[in-house]
Parts: sequence; C-alpha cells; structure tokens
Amino acid sequence: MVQESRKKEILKILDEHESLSVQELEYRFKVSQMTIRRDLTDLETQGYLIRKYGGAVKSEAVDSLFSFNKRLEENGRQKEKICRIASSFIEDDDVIFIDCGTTLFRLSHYIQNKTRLRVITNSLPVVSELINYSNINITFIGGDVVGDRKASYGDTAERLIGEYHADKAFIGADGVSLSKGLSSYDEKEARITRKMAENADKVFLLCDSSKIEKNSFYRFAPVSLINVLITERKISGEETSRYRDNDISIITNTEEE
Amino acid sequence: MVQESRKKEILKILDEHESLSVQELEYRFKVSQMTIRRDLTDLETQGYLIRKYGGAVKSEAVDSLFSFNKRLEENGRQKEKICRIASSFIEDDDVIFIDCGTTLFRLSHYIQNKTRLRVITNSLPVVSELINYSNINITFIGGDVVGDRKASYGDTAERLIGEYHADKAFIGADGVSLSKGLSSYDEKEARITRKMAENADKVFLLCDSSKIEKNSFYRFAPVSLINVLITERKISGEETSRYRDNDISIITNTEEE
DNA sequence: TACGCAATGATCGATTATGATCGATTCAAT
DNA sequence: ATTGAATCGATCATAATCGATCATTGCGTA
Repeated sequence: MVQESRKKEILKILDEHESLSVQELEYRFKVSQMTIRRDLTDLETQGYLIRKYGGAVKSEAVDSLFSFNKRLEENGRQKEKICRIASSFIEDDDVIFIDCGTTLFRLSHYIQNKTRLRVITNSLPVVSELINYSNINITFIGGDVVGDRKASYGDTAERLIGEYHADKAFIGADGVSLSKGLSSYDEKEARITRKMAENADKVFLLCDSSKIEKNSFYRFAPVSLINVLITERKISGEETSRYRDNDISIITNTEEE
Repeated sequence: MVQESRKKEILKILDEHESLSVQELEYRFKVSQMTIRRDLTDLETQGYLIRKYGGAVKSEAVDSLFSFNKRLEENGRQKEKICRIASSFIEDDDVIFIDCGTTLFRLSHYIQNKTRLRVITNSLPVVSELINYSNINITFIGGDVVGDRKASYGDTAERLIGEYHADKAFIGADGVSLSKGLSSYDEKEARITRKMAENADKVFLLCDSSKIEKNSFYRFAPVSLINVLITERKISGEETSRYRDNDISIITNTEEE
C-alpha cells in the first residue's frame, strides 16, 4: 500500500470515529507502531489531526480543510439568504472590502455579475471564487497566511488595509450586542475586521440571528462601527428600534429600513 | 502494448482505486519499474495524477484552491528535474522568495518536508500548495491579483517585497543570455522577479535549457543579478566557463560548479 | 541495409520508508 | 506521591523505491 493512501485511510477512520489509537491502526494496517506514529506526526504537521497520548483526535481545522463545503452546510440556507440581501447593496463600480469567514465567502457567489467591481480582501477562498471573472478586480491583502483560516493576517495586513479606502465593507463577527458591541473569538481576525470597517464609508455586518445579542470573548469594536446589520430573520420590533436609535439599520429579507 | 494505451489503462485503474503502486503496475503490464515510473511522471506533468513514494494517487484527491492547468504544459519532465535540483539548495530555517510561474510552482512540491521554512511569494498556487503545512510559514505578497497568472502584481506588491529580505530567491525568466541578461515577455512579472532577486542574499534562476542564450522582449536585469543557474541538462563546456567567468554557477543534475 | 529516434530495460548510488531497540515520559491506579 | 505499564521519540539498521545514466530494442525511413 502506498504510504499516502494509508494516511488518507487514517483520516477516513478518524472522520467516522472521534479518536483513534496507535494500537488499532497498527493492527488495521499491519505495520509497526513506529510507522503509525510517524504517519500521525505528519498528519498533525499538516493540520489534519491532533496527536494525543496513545493516538490522535480530530482537529478543529479538519472541517475547513477537508471540506470547506461541509461547514458551509450548517446554517447554509440562512447564510445564503443573508448574502443575497447583502449583494443587493453592491452596485457597479463599487470598491468593497470583504472580510474572511464562511459567511463572507458565500457573498462572493452573488457578486459575480456586477460590473467593474473592485474587491479588496484577505480571504483566499474569496479570491479563488472571483479570480476568473474579468469584470472584477481583486486586490489581495498580503501578510502572514494562516492555514486553517485560509487568509492572511498580521501587522502588514492591517497596515495595507489602512492604505485603501472602500465604498463599502462587508464584515463578520462572532457576536454583536448593543451594550458590548462586536466581539470575536479570534483577536487577529477581529483586528482585520475592524480595520476594514474603519476604512470604508459604509459598513455592513453579515450575521446570522444566532449571533445577535451574544458576546464572544474578544470585544473589538462598539456597535456604532457598523451602519447596517444584515441577518436572516426578523428581530423583535423593540430590538429593531433600539438598534435604529443607534443609527443602525437592520435588514432582513427584502424589506429595507 | 503501446505506451499510449498503457497510460490510458493506468488512468482507468486509478479511476477505480484510490491509489496504485508501481509494483502492481509492473506486474500488471509486465514491464520494468523504470517504464512505469516514466509513465507516472508523464501522467503527473499532464495533471492526471500525483506521484507519491511507491506509486501515485488521484489528482482530484488534493484539495487546492488554485491549480494550474498542467495539461497544456510542455517540458514537464525537465521542470521536475530542475525543481528537484533547486530544492536541494533549500535548508531548514531558510527564508526564501518564490517567484510565480509554472516552473516555480513545481518547486513547492519539493519543499514540504523542510522544517521552519518561511516562504515569501506572490503566487497563489504556491500558497495553496503549502498552506496545509504547519512547518512552513507563508507570507503572501499582496497587490493586484491577475487572474490568468494567479499571482499579484503592481506597485504595492513591489513595495512589499522591498520590505522583506530573504536568504535565497528562486526566480524564473523567459530568456537568459550572457550578453543581454535576463528577459521576460511580461514587464510586470519581470519587475517582481527583479525585486525578489534584489532582496535576497543568493539568487537561483530556474530555467529549462530551451531558454538559455535566448532573449525575450523585455530585458529586466543583467546576468550578474543571479548567482546560480539551474537547468536540466549540460550546457557546453565553453558556455559553462563563460558563465563561471561572471561568477555564476551552472548546476545540472547533482554535480556542482 | 544503414541510420536515427523513441521507448524500454538494466544498473547503481542516493533517498526514503520502515522496523527494532531502548531510555525517557506519561498515565492511571493505588 | 509512588509505582508499573503503556507509550513516546530518538536512533540505527534494513528494505524499498527513487532518479540518472547508459545499453538495448524496435521501428520507420532514407
């Protein structure tokens, strides 16, 4: 058996079970412990799993690496809706920032028919999606590439964003609340998001309703940073008006406000 | 059996199985290992499969954001050779520039097992190839993304390169001659190449022999810019020494100098 | 027939994967 | 905390595979 297919087989087994032990793999493939350990070490450096004493467990990154698609599936319908709404705000000749993350990635599906768009992004999947469309100019924000996020971050990236200015920024967050503002579980990601928002005339937050009035651990901006909150279903009327009091429009479905 | 139908048969077998080994093909077709290996190498350069130690796996198996259409490529065998040679110059802990282009892209295959490498590149396929390896740090040079080249160019890109310094630069060119230096058919590409070379301690030009002593229309650097010329087959002794007179080593195969 | 060209096979040194050993480390039970 | 068993990684030896090279074969054509 080719080494490569053994590793692939290991990943398949891991996909079906939560974890796996060196012992069972040793027996399964009829090779020595040492070989299995080496396989696991390799797979770990490639980010496919995390080694534990006696075996290995799934890695967080596996979802996104193995199938970016699979993760898109959860809440997929909602995200589609959000992105459709968001895309209606994009006009020809716009210059827009697109943040990274699965929701924002979906947005790139919906802008392929616009003309003379300039997209500034740090998300590799977004670039990959738009690269073949000659009607769209892409500016990629360089910097340190983080594998499991498929995007670039760091000081350089932040500085570069500051050099650009866009008409609109489409950003994501892991939580948003009136009292505590926008929050994220990842600081470096949040810094990029904030920078994009600061350098755009109008800021759109794409956010499924499960994240509204929730807080993640890193609070990176007041809610006043955004101008429009796009979500997939109606928020209570009272809440809507409280956002409106902060000069933030909430958009759900096709009705504006 | 004719070579062509054997290759076709190999692809059929691969289609039914996840992977295939040189051994089983050797037995299946009653030919030597060497022939099978040559078939597999050819099929790889045409993009039909990916060679692994002991055999090959399906090419769709690799998830890649950006891929070149290798099918149209010529001189695949030679480029592989050049890249293997080039990779032997890369050491652990190196900081390296990798230029864009199909030849340089192949180089990324051969550096995945190095440790603590930092790769600075403007080539999206290179990023996509290395992104899953946590032992390799990637810095992407941002800028205007050009779709058909799958890389970023422009003033921003050039300026960013100037902010970095690398131990080694691996670059390409469309022509190189002692009298007229390095030349390219694309100015923006050449400017990136030159910038990388200027910011590295040692410059390696990867160049199949068909480009040696040829000139393309845009001359962008004197031959003194490079330190090592890596090509796939021997240049005439007289020519070699003329390059050596310019302090440039010519490397073909494993023999240095 | 002689020649050239491409495909193939054989060989060899180099590289890579694997297996075995062993002291160090980790885990779990007391 | 202590102890014993399991597991680990480092190392070395071995086996398998690799690519480079050269010799051979097969085949069409001058």
